[in-house]
Amino acid sequence: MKIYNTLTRKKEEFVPLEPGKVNIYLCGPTAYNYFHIGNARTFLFFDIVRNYFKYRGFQVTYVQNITDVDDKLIDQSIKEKIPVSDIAEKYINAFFEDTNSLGIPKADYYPHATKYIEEMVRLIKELEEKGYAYEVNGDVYFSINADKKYGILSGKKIEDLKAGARVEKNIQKKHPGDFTLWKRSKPGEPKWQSPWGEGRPGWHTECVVMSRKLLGETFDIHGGGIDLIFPHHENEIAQAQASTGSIHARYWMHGGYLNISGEKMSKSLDNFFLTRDVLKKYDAEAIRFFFLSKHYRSSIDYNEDLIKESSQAMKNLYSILKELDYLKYEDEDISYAETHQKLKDQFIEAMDDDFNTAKAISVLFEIAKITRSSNDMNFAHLLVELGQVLGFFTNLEEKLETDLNQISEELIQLLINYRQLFKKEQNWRMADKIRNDLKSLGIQLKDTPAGTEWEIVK
RNA sequence: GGCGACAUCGCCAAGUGGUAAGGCAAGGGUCUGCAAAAUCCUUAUCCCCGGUUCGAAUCCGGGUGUCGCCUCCA
Repeated sequence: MKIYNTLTRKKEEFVPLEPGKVNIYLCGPTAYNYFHIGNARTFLFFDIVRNYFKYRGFQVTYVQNITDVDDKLIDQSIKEKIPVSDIAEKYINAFFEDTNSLGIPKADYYPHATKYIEEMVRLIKELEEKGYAYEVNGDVYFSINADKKYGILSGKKIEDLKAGARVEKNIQKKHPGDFTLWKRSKPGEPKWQSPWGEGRPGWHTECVVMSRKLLGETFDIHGGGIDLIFPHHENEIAQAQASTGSIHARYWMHGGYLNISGEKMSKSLDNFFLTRDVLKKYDAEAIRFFFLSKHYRSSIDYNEDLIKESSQAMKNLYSILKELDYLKYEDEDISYAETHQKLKDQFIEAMDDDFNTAKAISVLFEIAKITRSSNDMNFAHLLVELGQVLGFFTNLEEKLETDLNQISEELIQLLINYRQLFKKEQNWRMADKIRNDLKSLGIQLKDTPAGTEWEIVK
């Protein structure tokens, strides 16, 4: 199994720290707003990573953190005029609603930053003692010049950072690239006690502390969006490795952007779409298909026409299962012959190659084509088995049955409407025939002052 | 100013040295009272120029275009 590692900038054979086990840490949401569809892409992709490892027989521990204290939450609390803790609660709940709507199963752990303040203070203190951090007026900074390996992930040189166009001016810092570990709190802001006075932690420390606690000092995979490479993950590695001297995460995976009209989605351009709004218009599975049809490291242009096309593609897959009455056969004994196994291997080969979901999907369609021409339930089963690895077909019963139920209701209503027309024309023979025929199917019509109602009388 | 990514059929997209997957759309045939569905068939030499090689979409150099990072960001 090969994974592209941002740290080395190449695909590497994945070797877990412990055979048969894989520990994954994904950077989750900052709970200050509903998350946008670009976030959804990342969350959805890492769900597939977790899923695929499980499919390949690994025992997976999957952690996704939640940042519930930070400048943005404070800003939002002022905007909405409710306490920071209420902002966090509101958007954490929204996060779970939206990931659930996207069909993403729960992670094993969702550590909250505010639950780990003590550990963070301890780490910052340690860094200060080791000479990696310094305090100025109640703020504590990490000194990037003290860290010989700084820049290891993003490939940046400390000298180049100086020349950067957007380097913030902060006369307190020894180097403009030094980043905040502890921030003194202003009146009214959330605060905790520390050796440097009342304040709150900086952004990157939480991930060090929480991953260490839940996954160990060194763990297998750390994931996030490409925009987190610098500064977040760079700074995270810096303090983790300065503290322990050992490797923090062994494989760093970063998902590409979701763009709008070729440009990055961002709040300043006001060109972002909230996941919950997109979900109102399009099926979660269509959105999933749309994302997975391109490799995770490439950027994707948000395009609703393409989501509609994806929806059509999914419908075509479902139509095969419907025609074969898949649910009736689900419990049948399934045996894969050589041709089945060969396609399964193709799928695995694609996924083994740095999660090539686009290619994996093409295997799905190949299986679909053969399923249709052969009516072989083993192929149908294979289609479902592999599709489920990508998070498709997870609600088969609902998907295949509700549609039918809904259509049945519509059909009954249609007949009622025709009977109404016949009644108007005083064509009692046809009107009664419809009523009697429906009754023989177990559907009793009842003409009430409010219109015709029906019930199942079987 | 420094660093980096990408450019493949109408649209989306896989392919990283051996002769262009797949999806959506489109056109044609079969089927059909008509239609739908199904099914079969059809559609690219890979941004441009030069080089390496028996052989390049794939490697190298140059050009053009698009985008990203350089401390808010999944």
